[in-house]
Amino acid sequence: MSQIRLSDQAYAGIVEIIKSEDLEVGARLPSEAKLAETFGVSRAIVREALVRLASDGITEARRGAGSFVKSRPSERLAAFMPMSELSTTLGSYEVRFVLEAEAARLAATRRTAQEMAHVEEGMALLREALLSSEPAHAEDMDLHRRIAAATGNPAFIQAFDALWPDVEKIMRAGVDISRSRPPEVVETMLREHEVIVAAIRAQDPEGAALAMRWHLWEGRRRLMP
Amino acid sequence: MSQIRLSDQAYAGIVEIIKSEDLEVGARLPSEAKLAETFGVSRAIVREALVRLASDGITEARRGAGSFVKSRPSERLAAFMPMSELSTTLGSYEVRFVLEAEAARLAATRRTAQEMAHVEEGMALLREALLSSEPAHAEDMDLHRRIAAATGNPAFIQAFDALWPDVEKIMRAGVDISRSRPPEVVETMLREHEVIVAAIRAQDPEGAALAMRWHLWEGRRRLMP
DNA sequence: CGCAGTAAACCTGTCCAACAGGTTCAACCG
DNA sequence: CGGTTGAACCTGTTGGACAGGTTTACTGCG
Repeated sequence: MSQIRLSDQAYAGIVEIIKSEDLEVGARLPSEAKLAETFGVSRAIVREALVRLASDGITEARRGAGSFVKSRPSERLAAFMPMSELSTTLGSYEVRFVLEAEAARLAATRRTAQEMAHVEEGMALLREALLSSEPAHAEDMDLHRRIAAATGNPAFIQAFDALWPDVEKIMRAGVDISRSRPPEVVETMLREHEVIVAAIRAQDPEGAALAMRWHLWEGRRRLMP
Repeated sequence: MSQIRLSDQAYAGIVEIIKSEDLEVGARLPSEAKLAETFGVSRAIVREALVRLASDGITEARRGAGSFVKSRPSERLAAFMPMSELSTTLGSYEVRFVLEAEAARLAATRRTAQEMAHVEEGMALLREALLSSEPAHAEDMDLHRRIAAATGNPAFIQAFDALWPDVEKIMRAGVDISRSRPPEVVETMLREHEVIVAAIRAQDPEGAALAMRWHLWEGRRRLMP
């Protein structure tokens, strides 16, 4: 389903370099040619990754000089950072907190049988993806989107879709896709989603809203240890 | 300062094509080669733009098939809307209820002086427009948007912008422009907004959230008695 | 005439070699 | 010692090339 492009790996690889080599803000990255050689890909691929990194506000390229760290992925996640400097990506969690919690509540209140089946299907897909140790971002989003759809209110899907690209960015930046997740993390993520789905199935509005809030809170905590 | 790269122009150009040619979600974009020829740049530049477009959730590339519109930038769903028009538009109020109430709360909590001035300015513009007996939808939206901006969290503005086209539609549909509003309605709308702004000024989070909820509740009641 | 199968045309993903023009830094000259 | 210059290095961009997936249209068979 989600085909992995080399530039995705390069993106993750560069983020990994910034983190592992502990490059400070303003530090210079290896040149495009060196990165290409390191990852065993062409310079064009590295460039596509760098363009996205720059568009995500993580790096900055200066012609003739090189690419530089603009803000470290982990630091943008810091809770104490003033909101004015907070990236759109992290801020999106703040919106999801109220938006998706309300969606879960409404979904539990007035879901139809068909919508419930749709949610269950999304849960099954996520379970499968998580257990296969693949990066399950797409399936994760899909389940959340199905829950938003179960409110029967298209406006929720619209607001959700407007937010998701940013959520995805932070996921890509924060998660090392090269390393497989430990089993207990997979199980935790599964259980969190299952509790939400169960509450919607049982038509328990407060339970669904609480479970969703808890899941988002834990998710954000996972991204900034 | 910020040097303009060709890929930035290509990015803007592709967005322009989606808007001007009115490409629906799922529609296919011209091929990379054609886009390159159109913009007078190389295919690599177009690719860098497309990679960013995809990362922003606007397009989606399928190998061998082409690139497709995934969601239309900003004015999603603005022009053409499915049948369930009324329910969609009214449904947006449900989202605004949680979204804007939270925005008002956060704005009251952590607004800067500059953001507050921005909000006051929006209030002044709305007051002027309302007293001149013109339909003040644009000014109304503008004030709400400034409040969302005062959270310091760009994600709120994004979610807000995704919703607004629907809200505007129902406003236009529900209000009879030919008849001028009675003075007491104008005064009520002014007072509701002023209470919200005052609470944000006083840095009273709960008051701001409550006032916003009340305003939205009344607004919906005004539209469908 | 209808349909299945296949081949051609087209498309994205990736690589390579090359050049233009900006930046850095150290050696050299006054 | 200070300033200038030049070489080395870097990003920005190009054109061509090939692999492999998708779409389309045509061909030949039933």
